Amino acid sequence: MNDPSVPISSVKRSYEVIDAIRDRGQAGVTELSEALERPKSTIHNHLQTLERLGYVVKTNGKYRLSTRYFHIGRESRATHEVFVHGIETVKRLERESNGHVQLVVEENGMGAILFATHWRDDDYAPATGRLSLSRVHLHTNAPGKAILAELPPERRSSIIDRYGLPGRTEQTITDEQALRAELETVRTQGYAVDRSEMIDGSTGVGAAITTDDHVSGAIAVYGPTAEIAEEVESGEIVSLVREHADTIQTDIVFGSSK
Amino acid sequence: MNDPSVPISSVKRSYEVIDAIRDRGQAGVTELSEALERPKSTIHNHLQTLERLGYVVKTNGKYRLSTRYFHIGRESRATHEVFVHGIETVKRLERESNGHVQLVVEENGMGAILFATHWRDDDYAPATGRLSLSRVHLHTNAPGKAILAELPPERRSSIIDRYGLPGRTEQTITDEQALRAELETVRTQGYAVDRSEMIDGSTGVGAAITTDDHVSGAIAVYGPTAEIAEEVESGEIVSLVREHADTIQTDIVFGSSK
DNA sequence: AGGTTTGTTCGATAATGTGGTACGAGCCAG
DNA sequence: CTGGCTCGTACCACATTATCGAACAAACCT
Repeated sequence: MNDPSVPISSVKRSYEVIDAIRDRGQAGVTELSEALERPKSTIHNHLQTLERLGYVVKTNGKYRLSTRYFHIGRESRATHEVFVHGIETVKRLERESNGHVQLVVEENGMGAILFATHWRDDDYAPATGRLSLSRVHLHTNAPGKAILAELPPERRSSIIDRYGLPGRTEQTITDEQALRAELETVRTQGYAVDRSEMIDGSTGVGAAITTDDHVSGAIAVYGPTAEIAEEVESGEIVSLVREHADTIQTDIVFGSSK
Repeated sequence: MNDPSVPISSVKRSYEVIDAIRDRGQAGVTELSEALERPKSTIHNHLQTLERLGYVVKTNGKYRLSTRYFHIGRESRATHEVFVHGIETVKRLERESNGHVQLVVEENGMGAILFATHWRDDDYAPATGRLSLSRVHLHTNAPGKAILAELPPERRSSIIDRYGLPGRTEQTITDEQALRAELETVRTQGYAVDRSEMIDGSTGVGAAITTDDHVSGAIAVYGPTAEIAEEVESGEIVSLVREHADTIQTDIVFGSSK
């Protein structure tokens, strides 16, 4: 009944409630109580707390998440220098490459997408697996490998130890030796290529953005293999991505483009 | 030391930590400990909990909010039918009106902005006052008044009782009788006008979006008074706003435009 | 290297979150 | 309109658990 994985269990409880609401879009006390296997009174306590704090809203009997998460998220995204200084360059890269461009940072050993040109304002990841596509394993995709290659060796190892190398497609690199070799290549050539390792039929090129000897993130261009494979192998997209990564790097250091 | 305003105080504590980090962008244990006037060990407990849960990230000694808030926020925003069915119409309205367009919902008696065309991806509300411009009093602006006018009388009264009628500019309606008269006008004519009531020099027109006898939100067009006052008084913008609100209404009911 | 500041660990106490039960309001069907 | 049901909410005793102080360790800057 006690969970030593987290110091303050009631906070964990609270986020479990948040997650359960998230899964359903909106939900009632009894529904959540059954889903989380806790007494109604406990759930009610949490809901009331979250409501008073303004993180949950009750609309005609059902509870739903308030817009506060969105506003906090918008704010906190802007604390990433790579986002603030890179967003315009990323949008430019989309226009010049005709691919899907994304801006990624490393977070607790996983890749977190800060911005993606393929995002629609009204799309909604239908809650299949809590972390769906917002957090991805670094070794499974181009920007992730680019980041991994630039990380200090001990961090790289600890990440591999922590998460292992789960596969996503047949092409995903799941062997540690193979990955280390690949990362060495990535590091020397300054970019990473993903050939259906993340998603079947999707090819992408990623490049890390490093400042002061520390990785602030990575950008990538993805597209259907059939459409962009040639441009990738010819080096056309590679140099485009690398150039834009360099632009962001200097914009961070010298503080321009803002 | 005990705070009866919220059932579960440790959850409140936790969000205080979140808020404090938010204020600073990133912060250390000691810094937060002093700001919140709690022992370092307590803060550390909370930070560790939040980190394990993935809501906070430690980067070179400093803690910052993770991207999870952003991803949760993006998801939860899409649970609002008025957002999903209205976003395209809102963007169209911007192009047709050349003003700043916003999409607002009511949340706990306050107005919460779901989308605004004047938002930049890289802007960052510099944390002046926790709720800065993401949550506004309904009586101080056009979309707010439009919502207030359509709310059931008892809800309207309870909101006024709860928050009062604080002024923002010289023009803000702070007298309850005056407000009730104004809202009656708004309700009958189907739109609300804000003449420097929210921001000096800014004029705006708002219209509520109602479905099934319940207000799902409101849209508004704002602009510098000098530029758009004429179009507002001539009714040009008014009908534009009202028409687009109607479009969203029918799109919600019949499920199109998605 | 010394001193200062920081992040982290540990343990006892008292506060507090938990969950059973009970109340009341809302809903649907008859 | 009334019965029966389900849902949301309030209460309270107990035991869990968050808190806090102090002491440790690690990093930083003279």
